[in-house]
Amino acid sequence: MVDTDFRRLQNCACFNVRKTSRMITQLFDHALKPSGIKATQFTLLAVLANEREMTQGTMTIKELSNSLGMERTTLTRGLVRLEREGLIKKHQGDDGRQRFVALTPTGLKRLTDAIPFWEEAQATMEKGLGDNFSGFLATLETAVKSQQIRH
Amino acid sequence: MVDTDFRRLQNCACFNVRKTSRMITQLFDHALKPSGIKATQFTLLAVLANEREMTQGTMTIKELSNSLGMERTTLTRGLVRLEREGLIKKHQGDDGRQRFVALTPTGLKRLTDAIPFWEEAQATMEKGLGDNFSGFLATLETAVKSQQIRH
DNA sequence: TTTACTTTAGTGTATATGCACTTAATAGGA
DNA sequence: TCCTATTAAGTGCATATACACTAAAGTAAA
Repeated sequence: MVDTDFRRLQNCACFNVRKTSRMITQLFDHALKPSGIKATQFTLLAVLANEREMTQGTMTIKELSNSLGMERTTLTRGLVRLEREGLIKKHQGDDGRQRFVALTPTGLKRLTDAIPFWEEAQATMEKGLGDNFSGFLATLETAVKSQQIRH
Repeated sequence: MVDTDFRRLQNCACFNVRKTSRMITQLFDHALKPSGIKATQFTLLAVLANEREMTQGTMTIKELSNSLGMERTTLTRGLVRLEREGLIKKHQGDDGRQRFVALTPTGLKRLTDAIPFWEEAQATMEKGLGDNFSGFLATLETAVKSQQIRH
């Protein structure tokens, strides 16, 4: 039998994107350190702030998880931590199953205070990728669309 | 005071790469399900197989973690799980601090058996990205190089 | 109206990840 | 030689992630 060529496994899409994800996350976590929140928490707060004017804080957990491309139960755990710190608040809606998630004033302030640190890390990426930055985002989006797990 | 525009936060490099990473990982984990290993474990085994001919299984944990772009202690935890399943083995080298990591025959077999399932997921990505696939990998590499956390 | 289906959220468990700290072994200099 | 770096690996702790399962609430059909 012929030896398997393991070298081509280095082109694994999963390996490469995970590696990139780890390194970029470290960059952002490091930059956000003084703000007291981590990159993923920054993202959650940002989405909530973004949707605040639109929906007056009536996004359900399911909607939020779709909007983040994040497994619902993953989001649930993250929200527990944010609520424990008083950064968000969950309310029960008309439909007793749903939970509306909204930023608290504390959460909004925490996010706003963190933005300059985020800008710093984001600028590092933009500088590093140069003209390719928007292409980078576009490629990621194509990659996401090219498979789409349905639940 | 002026309202902050939170919309631009959607361009966050970290958010987008993490989202992509989550979704691609789900694709690969799902495809690899029948093989009994997860995508990250597949990656570890693949790197070890790849280096096997080169170094006869004398890669240290530190070298391995550099080669994977993975925090050393993260790798340690992963290796514990693989060793528990008998897929890899750690040996002490001349330098008593070092641990050489090598695939066991069981580990090699598990990897080899998993490759067809990996091919399937990889093909999905290649089909989805089309001609952009190599560009995708190149972009990820540029992104990684554009910051490089030093330890 | 009662029963069965569907939908929304939470829990149990396991892997993945990394920082801060510890332990053990080596190297280097006084 | 002995004392001090330094270096390699492991641990404690916390967050991130997701699958399988459960619980509760709403919907629809008999």
